Amino acid sequence: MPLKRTQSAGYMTNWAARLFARAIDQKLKPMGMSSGYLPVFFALADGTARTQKQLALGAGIEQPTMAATLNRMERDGWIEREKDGEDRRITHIRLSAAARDKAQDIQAIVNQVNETALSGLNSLEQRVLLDALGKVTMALTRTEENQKHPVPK
Amino acid sequence: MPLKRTQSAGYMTNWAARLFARAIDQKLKPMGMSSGYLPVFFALADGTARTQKQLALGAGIEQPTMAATLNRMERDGWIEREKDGEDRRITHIRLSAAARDKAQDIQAIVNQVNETALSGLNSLEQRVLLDALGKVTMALTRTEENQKHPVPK
DNA sequence: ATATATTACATAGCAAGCTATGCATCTAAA
DNA sequence: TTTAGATGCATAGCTTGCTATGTAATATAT
Repeated sequence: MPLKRTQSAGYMTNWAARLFARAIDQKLKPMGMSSGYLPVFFALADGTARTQKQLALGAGIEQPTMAATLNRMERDGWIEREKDGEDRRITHIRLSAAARDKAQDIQAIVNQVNETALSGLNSLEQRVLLDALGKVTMALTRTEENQKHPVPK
Repeated sequence: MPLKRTQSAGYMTNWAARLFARAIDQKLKPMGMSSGYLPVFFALADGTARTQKQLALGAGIEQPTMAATLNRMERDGWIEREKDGEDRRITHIRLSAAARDKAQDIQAIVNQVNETALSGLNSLEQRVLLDALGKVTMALTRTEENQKHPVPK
């Protein structure tokens, strides 16, 4: 018998993710930021440079998606790219000075949306939610790896 | 101080949602289905027709997104559209016979991915996760409504 | 009865995700 | 040392989401 959609973890996760993105994008838009930039922004926020590959891996997205995101971030003045002197395949990516200046504001907006989203949950429920999402991503990541390398080396 | 990304509900929800979509799309693709079609498919699975507006509302997506999804579903033979005789603005949408025939298979695939995703959680954690996601969507939907109608009528 | 609203859907244009594939460049093997 | 493989990034083309806006049809108000 069919699952009611609010009882499907996949559907509810997708729905919540879209609402998160809508809420965050709405608040970040006035400053030229957007939800897709956030993983890159936070990965670079400590001032160090990363390669495109490292950023994609850290954000859990595919390399071509990261390439497109970095193009938009460069266009919007959030990042700078610099070719490696040794290995000319590699490009180092770092936040622009202007971007570093806005770190506080961005963090505040993100925190505020997260707090709003979690406002109906007590602290136990919040912990279980984060823990459960961690376990879900682990389970799905594992099956994904099995698809890609059917016979692990 | 900055949140570690695995401690951010927004980031984890987005990540889990992408993994869900990847897993489901991979299994549905061989039969010409995809994750974006599922809310429409299940809404129409009982055989009754719905309007585009009803489908968008039920799926929690915007009307132009639903219009595009329905175009692809029609192209792929999953749905049929029929103009209303009384009100010529309205189009009724129903599943094709071929689509109804595949309902069992699709439901099985969706169930399997959900089970895999939740395999690391005990039944209490599963209940709390679904309940928490429901509360998160409620909280974010409420703030969204406030944005759109600042002064409720 | 006609002007005004509202409603249902369509279209345009963009973001952010994906897979598949191509192209240099570097590394390792013959 | 040349060839073959691996690596890092780019490009093409698609899906699924969004906002903003347009258009035709119906409903409402004067």
